[in-house]
Amino acid sequence: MNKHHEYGVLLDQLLELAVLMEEDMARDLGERGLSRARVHVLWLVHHNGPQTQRGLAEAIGSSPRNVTGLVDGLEATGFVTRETHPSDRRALLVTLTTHGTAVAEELQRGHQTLARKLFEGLPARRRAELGAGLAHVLDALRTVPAPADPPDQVS
Amino acid sequence: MNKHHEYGVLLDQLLELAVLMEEDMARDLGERGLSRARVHVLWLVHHNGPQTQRGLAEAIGSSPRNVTGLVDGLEATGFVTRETHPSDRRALLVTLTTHGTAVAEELQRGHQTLARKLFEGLPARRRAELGAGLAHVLDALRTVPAPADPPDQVS
DNA sequence: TATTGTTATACTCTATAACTATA
DNA sequence: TATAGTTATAGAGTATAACAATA
Repeated sequence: MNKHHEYGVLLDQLLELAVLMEEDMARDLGERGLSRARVHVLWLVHHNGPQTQRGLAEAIGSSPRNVTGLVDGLEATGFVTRETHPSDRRALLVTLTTHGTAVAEELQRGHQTLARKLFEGLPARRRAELGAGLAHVLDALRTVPAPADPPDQVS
Repeated sequence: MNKHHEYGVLLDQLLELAVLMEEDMARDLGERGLSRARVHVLWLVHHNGPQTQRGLAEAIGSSPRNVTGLVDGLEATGFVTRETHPSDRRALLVTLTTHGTAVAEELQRGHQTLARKLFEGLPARRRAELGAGLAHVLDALRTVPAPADPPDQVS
């Protein structure tokens, strides 16, 4: 049982965690008629207020065309509306409907419920240790990127 | 600073971790002409040997139609071939090419490299604590599922 | 009759390029 | 001329249904 073996076990735990969390989220979202991509937009508008599609495209690291499609879907299903921009007649402000706001808040509550479920059985000291370990791994992971083609390392 | 706040910080760490690992993998795979879905098939065949598309569909929790598409792509890009089944003339055995095997092994080595990068700076005791914390969270996460519409709880 | 994999069809997400209306 | 958002087009992933060949 050498170090590399131990490392492998830890990495497998992280991978399984990522997969399970992904599945949990997708299930939760699917029940509300949302996808991962659409909820990303919903989340941004909920947290930062009405925004142009341009701004959303930059925030999610995607193209304006893609945002058009996502907002089309969110609009058709009643989560957002496109409002006129007060000073720029080219732009549109993506704005949450009452329903969109309600669902965003529900998702936030679900987030808290999940957090409680995952950590409440863990003693405070164990939680602190876990947090420290995760912080280390996150630091290492943030320095891994930028392999060959750094697209935009701005901001 | 109550418990719920602490929980939230931990969950945010886990979410960021999942996102970063996802991005890291996607980047790595993209450089080799593979996608997440295709590498799943590659991985299954590499680990379990030649398999029918039926078997692959069940293993990835998808439809036979979807596997047809994924194998089409992997075949067109030289990772796998479709071989005749020795005893069932309806079935095909998805089999790795030399190139497919080589790439699968490279991915496995990259996996180990990533594990080393993430954990080597962590003292043994910290690694143990992290592993214990992750085990707890994984246990909790595995019992969260099955909310309303359990598709197939077999095996 | 049941099973393996296909074609047919459709929807979501993503990407690039060309275009319109406005700045 | 540059910017905001669209249409046009394309490809990957996923899903259901109908169908062929074989069991």
